[in-house]
Amino acid sequence: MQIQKPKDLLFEQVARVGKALASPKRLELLELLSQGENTVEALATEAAIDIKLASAHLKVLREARLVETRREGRFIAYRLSGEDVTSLWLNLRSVAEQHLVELRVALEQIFAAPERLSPESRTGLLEKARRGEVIVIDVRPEVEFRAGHLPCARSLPLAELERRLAELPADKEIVAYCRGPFCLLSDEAVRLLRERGFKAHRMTDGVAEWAAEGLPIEA
Amino acid sequence: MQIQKPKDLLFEQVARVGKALASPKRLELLELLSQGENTVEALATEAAIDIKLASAHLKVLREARLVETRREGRFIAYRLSGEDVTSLWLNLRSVAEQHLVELRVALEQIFAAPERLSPESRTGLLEKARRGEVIVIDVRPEVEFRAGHLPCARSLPLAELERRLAELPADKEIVAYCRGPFCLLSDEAVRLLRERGFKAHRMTDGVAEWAAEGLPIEA
DNA sequence: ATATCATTCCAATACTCTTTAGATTGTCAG
DNA sequence: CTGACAATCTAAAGAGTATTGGAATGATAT
Repeated sequence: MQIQKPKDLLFEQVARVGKALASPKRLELLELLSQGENTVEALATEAAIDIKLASAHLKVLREARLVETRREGRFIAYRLSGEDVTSLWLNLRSVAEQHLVELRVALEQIFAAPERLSPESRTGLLEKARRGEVIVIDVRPEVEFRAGHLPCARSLPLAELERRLAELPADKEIVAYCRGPFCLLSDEAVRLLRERGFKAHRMTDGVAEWAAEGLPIEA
Repeated sequence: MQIQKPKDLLFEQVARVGKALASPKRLELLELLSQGENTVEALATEAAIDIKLASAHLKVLREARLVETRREGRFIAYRLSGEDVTSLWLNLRSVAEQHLVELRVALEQIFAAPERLSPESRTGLLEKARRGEVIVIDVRPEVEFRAGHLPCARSLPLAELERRLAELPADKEIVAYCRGPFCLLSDEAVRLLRERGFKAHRMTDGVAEWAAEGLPIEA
């Protein structure tokens, strides 16, 4: 290999993106952003970190061109800079799940039954929901619901769930979903619902996973 | 978000994989490994780094479970630990190419014409090669050719090209390929062939890119 | 203008990763 | 068993990253 410098340059550039994926906090921000555009403050609150720190991490993501910004009045909204970034995140996560035994163990500890859907049961669920046989609830904050949600799903954020229980039928099966397998909102929701005597289940898929299977999303 | 610790744990685990992708040297090793199994010494030589350093980087990759090892006599052979790792690498690289202007500029500086093939021209090339209208040569080291190569391609490593020029027809079109868009072997080969009066072109796709399009590979 | 609020910039600390050198392990050949 | 060789381990210096607090920017409302 005669020419040396340009080759190193190429890998260095790709490593810029790799470096952006090297911090747990940034990955959490990426997952939140895969739910839709959001402001720094909201992201920092959701990820439970300081705003300054969130800003610093977002800067790294922006310098790797994984996210873009837009000024919205006094706020600055961050969003993923393309579909391919979402699929990179899903791809990275799935490799980690496949290959890191520790991660699989951790996931199983958290979710007794890893109710991940097969392609058939996904469309099956869609059918049942359409016929009203099951109720699909989206327990994420309403902003994220509005940015895109599963067909036939109704928004019922975890924070409001307790005082809006009356909206749910006690006899039908309820399926709760949130941001995806790494998000614990739907897990909390199912626990609460079962305590109150509802027939509730978790679906680990989120909007991004759903869309990645080529299934429709409503906005 | 009530439960805090388990969630952090999940992202931390994924970040282990992200961290493995954060160094240019490791990415270069990943690209080399996507051409097939190889020993530490060979990898170190190809990447032009010290064996100790290569070993250290490979250790990081192994701890992230991106690569696996196998003892082969006195040697230890490393390989990617799955198809999904190859596709993660391609995915990461493609996001970098799409979003980093610097990378696109660097690529264009290196290759006057970025002769990347459309799906049609890929199968078209295959047809032409089958009919003998073009000669497809694989200029990687022969080990990598043996691990898997394009149909109708013949092995003609760059190192041997100069003294085996007689094997090539002067009148037909010659298409050279190597490890992929980041590899400069085929670029060198085309330069050499043109100097000697051959009608040579580079194809930037490598075996991994070819396979990712669902096209056949011979082993 | 002035005050306010969201966000970013700057600087300093603690921490982690990269790289090199030297010692060590494990395998094969004689 | 001994020597040769591939690869790894350990330790230490240098380089880079994460996190925090205080100052600065830029848009908006009074």
